Amino acid sequence: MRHVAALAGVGIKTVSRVMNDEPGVSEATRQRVLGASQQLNYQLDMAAGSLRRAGRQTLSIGLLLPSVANPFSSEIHRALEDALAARGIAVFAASLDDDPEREKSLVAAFLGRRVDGLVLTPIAKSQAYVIPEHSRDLPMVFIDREPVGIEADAVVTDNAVGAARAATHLMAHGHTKLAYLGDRTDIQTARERRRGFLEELGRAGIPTSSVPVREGLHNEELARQAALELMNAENPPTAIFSSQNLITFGAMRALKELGASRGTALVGFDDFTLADMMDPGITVIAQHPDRIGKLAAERLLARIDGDDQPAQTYIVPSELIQRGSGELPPAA
Amino acid sequence: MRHVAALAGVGIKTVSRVMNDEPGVSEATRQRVLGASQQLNYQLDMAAGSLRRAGRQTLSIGLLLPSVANPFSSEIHRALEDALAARGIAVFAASLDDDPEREKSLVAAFLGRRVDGLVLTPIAKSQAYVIPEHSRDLPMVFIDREPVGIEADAVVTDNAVGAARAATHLMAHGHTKLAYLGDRTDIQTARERRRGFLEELGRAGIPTSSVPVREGLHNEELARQAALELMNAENPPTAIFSSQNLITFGAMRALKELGASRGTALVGFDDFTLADMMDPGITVIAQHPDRIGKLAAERLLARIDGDDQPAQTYIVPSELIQRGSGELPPAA
DNA sequence: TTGAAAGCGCTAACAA
DNA sequence: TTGTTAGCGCTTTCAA
Repeated sequence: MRHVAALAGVGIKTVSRVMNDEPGVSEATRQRVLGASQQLNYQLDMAAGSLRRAGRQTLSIGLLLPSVANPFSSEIHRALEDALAARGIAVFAASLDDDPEREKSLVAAFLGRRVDGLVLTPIAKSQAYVIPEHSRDLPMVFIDREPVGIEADAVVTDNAVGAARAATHLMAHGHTKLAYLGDRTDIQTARERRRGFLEELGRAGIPTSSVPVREGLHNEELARQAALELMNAENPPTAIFSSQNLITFGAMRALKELGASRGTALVGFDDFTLADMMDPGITVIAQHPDRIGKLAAERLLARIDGDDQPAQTYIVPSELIQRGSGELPPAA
Repeated sequence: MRHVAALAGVGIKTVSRVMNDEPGVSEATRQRVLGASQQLNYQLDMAAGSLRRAGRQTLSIGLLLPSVANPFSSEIHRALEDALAARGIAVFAASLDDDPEREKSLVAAFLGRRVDGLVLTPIAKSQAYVIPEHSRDLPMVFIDREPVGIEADAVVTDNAVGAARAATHLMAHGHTKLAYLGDRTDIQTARERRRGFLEELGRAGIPTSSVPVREGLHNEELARQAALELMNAENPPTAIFSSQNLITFGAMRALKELGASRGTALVGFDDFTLADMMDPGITVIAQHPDRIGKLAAERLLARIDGDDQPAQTYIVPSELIQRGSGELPPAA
């Protein structure tokens, strides 16, 4: 900036004014400064600026996802980016891999970079460790899961309601022997989906204890095996509800191997690419990652702008998409 | 930092030493400083530090992708992140949406944040606009496509070779009537794939002019329609090569609608989830986004560390994965 | 309309 | 082993 000022023959503050589009600079001076800055290929240093600037904003935020490569996460990421780009806010993204330690160290890394806000998927048992920052007014929005040990905004899918919708749907198609395939029970969303599913069956008069529940299915292969065992047992279910994509994939594989794809109903939680191209098409409870991302961005911006209403959890409704697999009747 | 120093009863530089794990501090002092910093919940301000520090590194880089939500892109992103995390480097990610203006403004946004390097998928016709930064030694690695108008490192798939492999494979299965479905021709990779495919057919004695080539298929629906027209024409092809995922999906749909999924061979460029679950499984030329990301990170780190060998293009080989659709014989 | 001086939080250089 | 001073690139404040 000194160089530009020297070249343009003005004071450093005038360059600052021009670069920041502040008023009070004559057009002639402005042009001279602009010319000099182009000639020197000069660009404002945002970090140096925010050091002194009132409010001290860096126009960057931190985003913590299970994995940036996870389709659900990356759609949230994209929607967030779009909503924040309008304000010139850049996004640091990082992957957690279900590692609570990583959650903490990544938060620390972002704090060290003085992000204006944080959007995070909580993994650790408690998020109490960020209370100091939160009290210091660092805007923070949790996504996908509600935080534990801290009162902060969260944007989540209606997990229990969506799972209940799956139960209702399957029962409406005549099923009374349903099974549940779920993820690790230390994951909040997994617990919610199980609860919603089983409670709905209970309300309809199906004794919950009679429902096969297989959990801890953290990958496709585990899910496939669980589904195979389920179907090979005596009195197998006529309908399966799988609580997330990898589990749905595992169940699909198992049914295909058994030649039971058209004989056993299947509803999966979370939508996926090509679900309609399967045979039969896979009925799902679709989440809306785009809406989650957009809403999270809106809440974050509101907080950044000083909104100080009490923390709140925002629920994004899921949606049943019928594609065939969930409408199969019980085998004769 | 002043506050911590005051609370610990030491000089500010001593706090700096402790926070940066510099030697020359007695254990007792260290503990006192650590205690004070914890009590005040103090965290180093990286930006302020790099302002003064020799080398001026911010430990952050900028990543420009077609879209963070694109599976191919997001796998590259993930691999990059993993490779850079070891050095404590955070990643700014942003989506381009095929918009050349956005490419330029995002690069500017990252430069303003003084990133230590840039990894970018070139969209604009020329990347000459970054020559000033590149000459100033800003590390830069292009991915997926080679840049135009600037000599810089690039990491790309062997597009032409992979496409040729698809041609060879289909011909080995008896096909002589092949068709090409491709993306917009202003995309370098699309041109390369077409070239590789057609040249290989030519080498095998199939007159290139006789090969139906449909291009500009920028989404699934366009691809579907093109495939339908192709198959409904007189003397339809017995094998189709589709140059990217959305086009493959469109072709799959068209064949399914026509009941021709098992009657027409199909090879797609780029792998995708559930390809093996289709009926038949979809044979693909798989790219390796994880390797591209890892290699790009390695090159970037090398440049950051001062490597000044001439710019080079690194090629990550693709791989044919047979799943059924590409091994179908020509219909009788 | 313009610019000089102070200072943001930190580290380099040097001194004690 | 510790602290002091200057200054990184910028914005704020205030004066001209």
